[in-house]
Amino acid sequence: EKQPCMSTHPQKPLVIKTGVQFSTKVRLLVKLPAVDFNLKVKTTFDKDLSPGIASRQFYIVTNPPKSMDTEDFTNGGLSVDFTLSLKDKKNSNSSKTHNGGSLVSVTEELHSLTFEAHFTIHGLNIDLETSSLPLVVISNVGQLPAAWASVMWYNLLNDGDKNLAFFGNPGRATWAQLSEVLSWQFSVNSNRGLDQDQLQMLGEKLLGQHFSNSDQVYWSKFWKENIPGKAFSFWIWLDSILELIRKHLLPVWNQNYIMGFVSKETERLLLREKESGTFLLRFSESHLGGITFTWVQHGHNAEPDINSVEPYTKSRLTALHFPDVIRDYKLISDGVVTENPLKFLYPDIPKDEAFGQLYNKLPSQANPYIPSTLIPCSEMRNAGAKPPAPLPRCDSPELPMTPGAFDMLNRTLCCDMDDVLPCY
Amino acid sequence: EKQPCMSTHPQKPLVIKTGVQFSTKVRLLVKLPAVDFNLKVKTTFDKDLSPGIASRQFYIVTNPPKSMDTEDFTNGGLSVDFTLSLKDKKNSNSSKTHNGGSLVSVTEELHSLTFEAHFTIHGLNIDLETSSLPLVVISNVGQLPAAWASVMWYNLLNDGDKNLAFFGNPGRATWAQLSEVLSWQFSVNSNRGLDQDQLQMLGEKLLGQHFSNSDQVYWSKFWKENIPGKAFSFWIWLDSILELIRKHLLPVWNQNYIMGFVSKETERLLLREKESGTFLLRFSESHLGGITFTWVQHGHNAEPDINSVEPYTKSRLTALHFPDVIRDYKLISDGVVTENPLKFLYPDIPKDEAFGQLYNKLPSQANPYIPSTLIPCSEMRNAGAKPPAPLPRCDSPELPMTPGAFDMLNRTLCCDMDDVLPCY
DNA sequence: ACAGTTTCCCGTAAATGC
DNA sequence: TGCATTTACGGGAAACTG
Repeated sequence: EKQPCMSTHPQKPLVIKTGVQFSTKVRLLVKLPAVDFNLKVKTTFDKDLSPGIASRQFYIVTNPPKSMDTEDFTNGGLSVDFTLSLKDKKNSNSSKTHNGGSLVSVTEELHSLTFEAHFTIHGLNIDLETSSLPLVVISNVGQLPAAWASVMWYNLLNDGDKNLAFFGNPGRATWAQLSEVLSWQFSVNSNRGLDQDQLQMLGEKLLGQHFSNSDQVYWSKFWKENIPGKAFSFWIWLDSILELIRKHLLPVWNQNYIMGFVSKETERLLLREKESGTFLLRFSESHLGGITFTWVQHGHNAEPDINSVEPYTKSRLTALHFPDVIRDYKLISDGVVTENPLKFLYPDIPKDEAFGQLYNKLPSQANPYIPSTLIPCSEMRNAGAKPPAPLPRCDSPELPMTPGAFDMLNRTLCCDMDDVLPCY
Repeated sequence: EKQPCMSTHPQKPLVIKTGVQFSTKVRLLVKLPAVDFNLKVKTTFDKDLSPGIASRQFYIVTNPPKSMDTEDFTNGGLSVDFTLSLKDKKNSNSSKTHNGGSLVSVTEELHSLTFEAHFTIHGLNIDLETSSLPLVVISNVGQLPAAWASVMWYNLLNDGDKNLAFFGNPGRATWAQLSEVLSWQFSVNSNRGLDQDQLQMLGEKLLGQHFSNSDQVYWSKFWKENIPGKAFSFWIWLDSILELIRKHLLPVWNQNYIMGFVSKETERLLLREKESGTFLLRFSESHLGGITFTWVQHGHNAEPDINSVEPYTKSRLTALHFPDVIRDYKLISDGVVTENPLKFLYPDIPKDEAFGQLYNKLPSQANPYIPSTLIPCSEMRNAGAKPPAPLPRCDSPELPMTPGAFDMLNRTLCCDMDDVLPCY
């Protein structure tokens, strides 16, 4: 049975893709006298949207034409389930050019879904109306990260009144607020949020070396502007990492084996004092959705060699299980293959002890073929001291905002009708 | 501009996937007096289909509601272009159980598209009607190979009258006929058909060791029944190879570097007399869409070592360019990596001479990362004489059936209306 | 229960619109 | 012309349905 969820994408509610079904539930919170009248609930998209706010218009397709008066007493209350999808009204008379010449992109355009019910009881005409939190409508999954950024940002900065024109003036968030949301995003996608060291690195990325919790982050810096020297914005980068974790690194991340967010400077300071072969895993800052490992090798020089491998992205991780990459990685110099330079996961966990359970069994079938593996290899060309804090544990990251607006993301959309219905 | 093509899939015409657009063109072959009357052409799906032949019913969706009387004089004649798609009529009253309890699968169900035109000229009422070759309707690309098998088989064995019930009794094809179609399929998907040695191996696979050109192949053997000991039928196997060539091996195949279809026995006879390091490429008979290389190594024993690598399938070839696999392949024994055992492409072409131009440049960017490659590796466990006919050239394989029914596959659907329209 | 068939929908590529 | 947005549809998987 389908989980009611105000979204076409489970991980990112309140984002709706046209042509993709989503389901939602309206619940009447007061107990009504046990009358089996038919409560008809009508859904309207962008019911009272003031003109000029949205450049696009949509209509609702009730895909399986499930009657709108299906009643469901399962939870004790009276509720209606809807499975809907949206389709865009082509060439609507709308004011495409009105909204400031696309200073606001479609993923910043907020919409809403309204539920209405009318009935008569004891000769009294009752009109109920409620509507969803602001929604973002997209036409392709490629817009999902941007849309989700909007949903997060809106809910971070809005508590009470609905303000569909919010992104005309999207305000700022303090780092204290934003960092909680970021950590929460990791908890939602995995079983592990972000620890203080990881958040520190992210904060420096957004706000510079020295920042405080009360420093403010602009929406443009969070989502719109590219990171200096890069072709993507902060959130697009971070979201690509969330996706990489979700699809390819879940066990490794959940085990806390990925330091992940650590600057190259800190990385060097951490590794240089460690034994040769000590390595750590971090996400690439230059490639979208990439993970790399960096290891230290002490030679004859005073300064140890510290090298990082070209980041692994989803295309390679689709062909190769990441723990196996760590197990099998080899170096070639002058045509000679040396052994795996990765020995200890930082700070000092023997590689196989950490990753042993995560390796894939080698499929050594007894077939007429010689099994073949892809071995990740690098051809070698040639070749600071914050206390090496052991990876802080972060077993149960606090979920910020738990009872607040974001809570509804995992719950059913539940519309309080109390304030509309006179209680009796 | 869209290429008119009676299919939703360019390589496989006459197969239509529901919900996917296809285009078609009807052309009036006689010259009409230069009158600009509106020739309205109506399309009907399965117009006069006798009941019980098809278990499913479809209707036509004229997706961009392009008027049906668009006239086009570009080719000198009068023609109409259609862009249509099909949708299935849900729960039609049809006789789902009538057709022999699914002895006939949906990909064996033949349909047709009918074009009608009515007009009056010189007080004469003229009715024109023509229809397409039999069509197969599918709902998912996964059904495409099966559907295409039906289209090929139908057109191989039917010339004149339309027989939509054909697969109630699908007849047999001689090997002479079938082998031409198979070779032609390779020509269509690449620039190279099959040579006699390759066809010989395929014939043995279908008909056993000793067969002649006049031996007959049953439809069930060609498509329905699994190859003994395998989980797929002959055509499904061959089609998976066509797809592998099209997506991952096109230049290699076109250069005639893939022997491809050769039995393991013949392979051994060919290689055992060759220098150590001689290898050949052939398609896997046990895995769908797999290619392997087999090489010979002469040791101290009288009998040389002949080994094949575990086949490469699309999942690996997506991550790794196949010529690079040949360039980089390594063996490991006892932890020591030996050099590439592949030296000469059979019969005696030095590997780099054959594949040199096909290698990918290694992306040695000057970035802070150490570039990493995936190296295909095998861990070694331990370790006949048909004249080694050099690979016969097959530069311009004959396209069988060129002017026949199959020709229309690449052309526009062109309906002769001559026999309906009285000439004057 | 299960196999054949269809639906669903992500993700890439191409088309379209502005 | 280039960028933003939408459409198209292959492909894997889930859902459906007899």
